[in-house]
Amino acid sequence: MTRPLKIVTWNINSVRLRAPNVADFVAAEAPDVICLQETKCQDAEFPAKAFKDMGLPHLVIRGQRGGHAGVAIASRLPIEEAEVPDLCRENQARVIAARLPSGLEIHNIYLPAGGDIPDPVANEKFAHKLDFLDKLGPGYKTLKKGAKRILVGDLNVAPHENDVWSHKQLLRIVSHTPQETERLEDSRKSAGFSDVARLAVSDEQKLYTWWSYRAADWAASNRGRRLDHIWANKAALEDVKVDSYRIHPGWRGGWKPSDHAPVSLKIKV
DNA sequence: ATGGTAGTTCAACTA
Repeated sequence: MTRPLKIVTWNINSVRLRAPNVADFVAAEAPDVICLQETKCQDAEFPAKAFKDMGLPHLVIRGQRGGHAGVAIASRLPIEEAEVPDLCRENQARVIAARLPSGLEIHNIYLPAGGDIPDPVANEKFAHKLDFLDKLGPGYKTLKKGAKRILVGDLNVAPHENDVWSHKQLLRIVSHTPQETERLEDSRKSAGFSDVARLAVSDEQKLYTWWSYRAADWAASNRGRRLDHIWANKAALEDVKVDSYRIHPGWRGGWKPSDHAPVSLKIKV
């Protein structure tokens, strides 16, 4: 009986600036695979040596010019890049996937934030977000059936009432509008994924993975949202240790923190 | 109703 694989998703908001935060987290939590979003780093500038020194030398990365977006997967075990559906009409660096030696696929997504105005006519970024959400379910339905598949990332949508600090006050705020939450849940279900957080934790319990930088005291005000997700398809779910699901809010604090906390899950391999 | 912070790249954009 080998020990289960520990998988992490974390919007790191610049991997070059926060490589030390990642190294501290890896030393404390010993993940086997870490999926990062908002690396804000072109591939040639990715701090590969820092990840090698952390014991996560195997990389699948996709960055872009301009200091925005970017996704990366770093692994203790060898990984190969896996096929992903075409979800981003702007062709930004938002989707990447890796296949582990066991055949388990890990898909890592940074979904567009969508700007401030929740109107696809007035706000092109919101239109792009809705288009991405519409493509998500059909895209994953086209991938090869039978593979064990985990999908993680910053999906920039808080789907449940208790995924935000105030359902009522956030209904017209981008990330919690019905336009987004209905699309996210429709896409998730149609592609056969389960939302592992809500298998692990009752719907009645508040769950947050992100707290704004703009609060005077993020922990005291605790106006969070659950934007970061771990999904498992039916084939993978039998290997998922649901009770191992954790949000690590301590990493929202400390030295130059990301505005997102890391989220982890153990999976038998 | 507004403005509050952070990162990248270098005045403005994204979040």
